[in-house]
Amino acid sequence: MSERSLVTLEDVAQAAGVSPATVSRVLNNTAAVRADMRERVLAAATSLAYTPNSHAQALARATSQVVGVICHDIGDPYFAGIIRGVMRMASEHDLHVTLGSTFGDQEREIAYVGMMRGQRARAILLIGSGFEDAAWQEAMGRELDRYVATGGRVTAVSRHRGLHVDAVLPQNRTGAAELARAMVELGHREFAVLSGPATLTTAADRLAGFRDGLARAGIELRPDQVVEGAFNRDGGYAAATELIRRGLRATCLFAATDLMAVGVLAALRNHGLSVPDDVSLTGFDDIPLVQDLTPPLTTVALPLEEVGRRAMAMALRRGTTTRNRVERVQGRVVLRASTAPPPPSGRP
Amino acid sequence: MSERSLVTLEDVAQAAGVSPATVSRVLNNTAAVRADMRERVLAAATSLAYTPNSHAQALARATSQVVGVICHDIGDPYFAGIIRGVMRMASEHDLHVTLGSTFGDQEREIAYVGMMRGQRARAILLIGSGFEDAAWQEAMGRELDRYVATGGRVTAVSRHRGLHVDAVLPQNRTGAAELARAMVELGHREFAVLSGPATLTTAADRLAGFRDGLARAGIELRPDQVVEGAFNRDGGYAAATELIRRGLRATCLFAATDLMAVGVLAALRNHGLSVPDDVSLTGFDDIPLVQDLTPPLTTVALPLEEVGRRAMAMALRRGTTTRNRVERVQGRVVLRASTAPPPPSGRP
DNA sequence: CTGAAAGCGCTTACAG
DNA sequence: CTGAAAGCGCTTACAG
Repeated sequence: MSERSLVTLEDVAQAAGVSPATVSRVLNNTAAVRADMRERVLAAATSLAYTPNSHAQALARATSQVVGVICHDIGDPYFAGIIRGVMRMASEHDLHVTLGSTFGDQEREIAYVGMMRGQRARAILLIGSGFEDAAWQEAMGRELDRYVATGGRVTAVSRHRGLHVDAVLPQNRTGAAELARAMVELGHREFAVLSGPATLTTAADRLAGFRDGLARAGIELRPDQVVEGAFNRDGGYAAATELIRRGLRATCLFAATDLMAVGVLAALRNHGLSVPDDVSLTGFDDIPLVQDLTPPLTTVALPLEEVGRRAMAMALRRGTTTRNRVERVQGRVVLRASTAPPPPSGRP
Repeated sequence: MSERSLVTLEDVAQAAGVSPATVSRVLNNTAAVRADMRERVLAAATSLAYTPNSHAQALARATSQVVGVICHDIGDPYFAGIIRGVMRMASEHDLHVTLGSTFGDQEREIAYVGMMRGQRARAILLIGSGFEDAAWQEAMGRELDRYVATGGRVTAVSRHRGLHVDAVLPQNRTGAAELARAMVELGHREFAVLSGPATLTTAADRLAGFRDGLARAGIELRPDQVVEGAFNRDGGYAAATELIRRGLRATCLFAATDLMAVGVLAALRNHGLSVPDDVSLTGFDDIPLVQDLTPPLTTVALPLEEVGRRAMAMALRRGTTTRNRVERVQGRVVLRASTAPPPPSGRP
């Protein structure tokens, strides 16, 4: 069988004895067609197993079914969870999702937008926080503006400073503040934070929120009790190790993401520290499985799938004004066994 | 700014004062072009921020950059891990990955293939086991044959009975057999299996392999000590609960996937059983985080990212013969603290 | 080395 | 209701 044996609209038309225009109308239900022709077209299309060439359709219609989804790392349960929601929504709307995973490379993120512009994606979803980097914001902003100028829609999940796009915003700051308050209510007074890269807005927001919450109780976070690490398990492990090296002067630790918290837990254990007996530990996100850790992790639960669904829904719904739309998604503090009142000694 | 203000090849040609053909040649490096024209074209393309319409290219070239990737559930760390590898490879080769997540719906899997055929995807990756279902195999086989007949390449990860496609095959059967042997060596004689849906080849293979391994030691698996559950955490929980209800006559449990094992662990704990003191527990896959459970999980480690990379590589490399190619990927038994010699009593 | 022209597979005014 | 024709934005023989 030859490689170019694709069945075309033309083939269906010939088989059915009608014009290509008629086939198109029947298949797209775009105009009334006499019943018998309709039948013949449908029969021919079925028997030839005809599938329209979506590229030809995109070209002729000047609009495609493609939606671009860009995330930092598809292997991270946080992104996988959100994209799960995106996929649910996409399949309900018969959209073609093109996936981009940047692996933290800012350049690649911009390149993906260009690629999706080339695909004439009807919408682009930016999943995951932006970078606090002026040059990147400049370049990314230009690239997105070009895309938007040609009718594209962009929805971001998490805050992207410097980019004027619609957004679904997990309330990182208030979530972290509430978590801090809950920990203060448990009796803690000395805290340390295992934070993410300062260049990520999500990391910055969570740290700021945690500070807010403590401040309201008159508690300050000492600079040497904040350690940065990569937004993953090993980043948490490394940051916790560094914190211990500096001298752990806290009864409660806040890891900026659950994934980091898992690494922190391992590091604490390897240093002979028990959670929560020696020190309490909290995370953020509530990814699957952290409820199955020992002890189960106290965290701020974000409805990840819901976030994905809403981002996709927002991108599909054209705005009525030119103002950027924003939907806030609250996190919910979930207290589990990884946190407890501080030990009587006050310090491990 | 009007919506149809996309910059076209034609615009670049006019700006540069050359023909569209020349622009195409310069941009694609597809023929020598006089240096000065070349410069002008490049300058014009840059200043207009021109990005070729990939649909028009796909149409004119009769081949696209699209690769379709279909998995059962993008939210499952097993698939997310494999797809992570796929994305790495894809970005190195400038491919556009279209993602499909079936959520276990067989129909939808077939529909995705059709959609990707419509996109003229140059390859389709089927990630995740096939179904032991004659009707599905029939329909899926037809759909894939149509795709292959038009020059498409299909690579499956895991066994797909009834489909003649290239495949990367995690050695589920031998991996499970080796795991069984390792457990026998630890001293276990009484086993139970929390298996996945019998309709999934992966579940069937792992169960069969575990039986193989036991058989070699002259040990049989009693039918009532095999319980099926969904391939996820809650499936493991439910299956373990059922097993306990039936009477746990085993000192070692094998959950068909790590995700199930997490649920099993929770169920055991809720029934006051300790791992590994009362009963040993093993999984399969070695997804991230199971090494951080308490106790860390003994499992059969599969190099997930590597599997994804190889599947993509195989799809890109045209076969020299018409015979289907197969690459086997060995799992490696990783002993962790969730397994130990059986308790002296022999039974919990 | 360069351009005019045909063609990729659709859709959609435009006539009838 | 139906068809012939133009057009979507590229690429690529074909001439020159």
